[in-house]
Amino acid sequence: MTRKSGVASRSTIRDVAARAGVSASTVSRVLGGVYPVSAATRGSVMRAVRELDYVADARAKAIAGAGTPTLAFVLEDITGPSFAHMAHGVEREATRLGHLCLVCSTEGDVHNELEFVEMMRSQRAAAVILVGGTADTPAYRERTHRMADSLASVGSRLVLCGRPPLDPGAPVTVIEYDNEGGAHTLVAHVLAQGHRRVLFLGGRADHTTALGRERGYLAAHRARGLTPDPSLVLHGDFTRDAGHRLMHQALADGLEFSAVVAATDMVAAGALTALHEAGLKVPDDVSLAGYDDIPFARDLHPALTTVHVPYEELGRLAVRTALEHTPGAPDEHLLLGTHVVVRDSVGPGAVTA
Amino acid sequence: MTRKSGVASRSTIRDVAARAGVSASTVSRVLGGVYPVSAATRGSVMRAVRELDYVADARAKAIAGAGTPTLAFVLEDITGPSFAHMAHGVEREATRLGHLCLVCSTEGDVHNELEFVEMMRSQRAAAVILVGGTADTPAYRERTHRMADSLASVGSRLVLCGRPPLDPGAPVTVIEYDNEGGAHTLVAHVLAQGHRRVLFLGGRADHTTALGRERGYLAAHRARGLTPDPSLVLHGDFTRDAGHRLMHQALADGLEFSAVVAATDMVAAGALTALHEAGLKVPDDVSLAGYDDIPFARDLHPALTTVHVPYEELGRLAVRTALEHTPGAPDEHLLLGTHVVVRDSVGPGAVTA
DNA sequence: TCCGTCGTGGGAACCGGTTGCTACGGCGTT
DNA sequence: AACGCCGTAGCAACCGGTTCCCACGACGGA
Repeated sequence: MTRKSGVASRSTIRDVAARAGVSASTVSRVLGGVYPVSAATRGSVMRAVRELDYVADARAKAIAGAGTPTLAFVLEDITGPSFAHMAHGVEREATRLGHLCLVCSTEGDVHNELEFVEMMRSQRAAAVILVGGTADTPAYRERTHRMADSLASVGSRLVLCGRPPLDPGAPVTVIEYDNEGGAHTLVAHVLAQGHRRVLFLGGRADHTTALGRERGYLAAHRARGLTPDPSLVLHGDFTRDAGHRLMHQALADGLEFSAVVAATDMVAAGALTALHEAGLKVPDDVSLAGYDDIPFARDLHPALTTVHVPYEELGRLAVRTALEHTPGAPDEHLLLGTHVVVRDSVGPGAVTA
Repeated sequence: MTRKSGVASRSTIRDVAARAGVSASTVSRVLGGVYPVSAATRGSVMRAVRELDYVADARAKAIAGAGTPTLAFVLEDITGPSFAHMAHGVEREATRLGHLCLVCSTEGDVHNELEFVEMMRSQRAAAVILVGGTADTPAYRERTHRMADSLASVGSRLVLCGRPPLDPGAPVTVIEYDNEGGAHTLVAHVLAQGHRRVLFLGGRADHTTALGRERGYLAAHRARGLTPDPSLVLHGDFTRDAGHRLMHQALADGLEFSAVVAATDMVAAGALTALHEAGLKVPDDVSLAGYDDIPFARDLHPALTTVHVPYEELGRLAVRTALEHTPGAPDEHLLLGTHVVVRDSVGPGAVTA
């Protein structure tokens, strides 16, 4: 079996041209495909290409106007199952549409985010997709508006995906999913089972995703004429460890409740084992619900009642919408629905509370 | 609050130069940072840069020799928890080392893989990391060897991560983790509990990761002087659905066994619910173990005994090793160890079988 | 006072492609 | 037989940067 020489030659289009005995433009045209070239010429060019194992430098093509467009995806941590599903949707749709896909995880650091976005601006990425909730402060809006503007100024487009929208006027595409509505429906379901003291295991207190779900929790109570005990909402973050720790603490503190709604399936998972460790049965002793419907939810024991979020679709939609956007057209703002998936982890609660 | 004009201007270095009243080379030098430039000149250039909101085109820089290097990460599906952790490690280390990180999921299609690698070659990616087991056929070796050569010819480097190594001579960096050893230790642990008929819920029959674990399963038996019943190894794939379906089927078929070892925690999760659905208690009626130690493993009930694989470290190591490789230096081949994590899902089995 | 040197900035070539415009040769018409 | 057209290939400009090499002015030392 013969191989090409192992030399890192990095041959250029002119090398190919020389070898084929034609000019560089001809090689470019043969490779480009559309321009009329005689069969003989095409043949010798293709042979030279093969012999040299030549590929055109994509950066050079890009700068000259041809070249593969790119799109960037920025999230806090790709390790979370819901983020991973969004990432998958983004990546699939991007390659379907012939785009390359750059990724960056910020670890929640604003500085990283800024830096990466600037880099994407210099890469002339077709779109930059920012994913996941965050604190919705004036500083956030100001900073993000500025990012949107500066991306727009190089022909790129900012997409906010499950992240707080900006003031109107910012050149931005927003794709959200209904945190409040989903949580409302879910908690209504729990309340309908007769539970009256339901613990809410939330995310960080200022995180919009967590906050939306918390609002739904509150709204569901009010809709039933109930006023929830403020001491029943606990804040942490979105990991299973936080869920475990919070649940453990709540139990140790002697908090009274007959059901717990977690801001996330991950949190619910941690909470569930804390419950088990305390010798409590779910749903007999206490009911439990999550949010996200990650694949694992149905393998918890009992299978977790949760609300389904179409994460992969969200990712697909984000890239499609962004890429279809024509400059000057109105800014899109989509809101995707969710639905609750009833499984086995919430049971009836004593209506007398 | 005033904003820059919304016009997509895409200003060039010459625009900046004109505005600052200097030449393009000077702009390049002040932005470059090292070349001596007078404070006054630097000032006016910086002001022009700010006013125009200029960023140098990264592609142009790249072609001129400066520019941010890039590295690519190719996997089958980023949705799997272990892959996601590797991706995280890769991404972290890449950005730590100042590299951009491109991602592509192949959906298991060889054609996608080939196409993407060719694209990375044209991008002049510093390294291309191929992740995850696959069928180790002559075609695979031939094809992958060719990829390695053609990447090397443009100064890039192929990394095989948890993927079968090639014949010596291929310019490739290999990072593996010990599937056989981990499975051996795990199964030995199960056998030591007295189990004699242990079901192996494997991945695809030709998949190297699955195969390695299966070999460990076999070896552990032989090391104890046992010859496992071939009908006890079942093949599927690495999803929780496969685990669920296989387990369900095994039960329906009346297969006899007192323990099951799954090729993956995901598979174990599916198997666990199938066991529960059949009214079987784990570990009282049947023991269960997994592989990978994904975060969720400890939230299954009972908490899953499994083998820990340092996925994130694997990813980090892949990029570090690849990037440190100097052309001509010998090819690296690393093998990472694993260790079993004993939790609650395997209990004693009747020694009389 | 004159000269050498250092500090700065500009011109132009180059990185590796694409593409508009032009030139050339062969063919079919009239 | 002459004219013109069409198909094909090359030249050169351009994309947006970087950097080598050189020139110019000011300053200090002899």
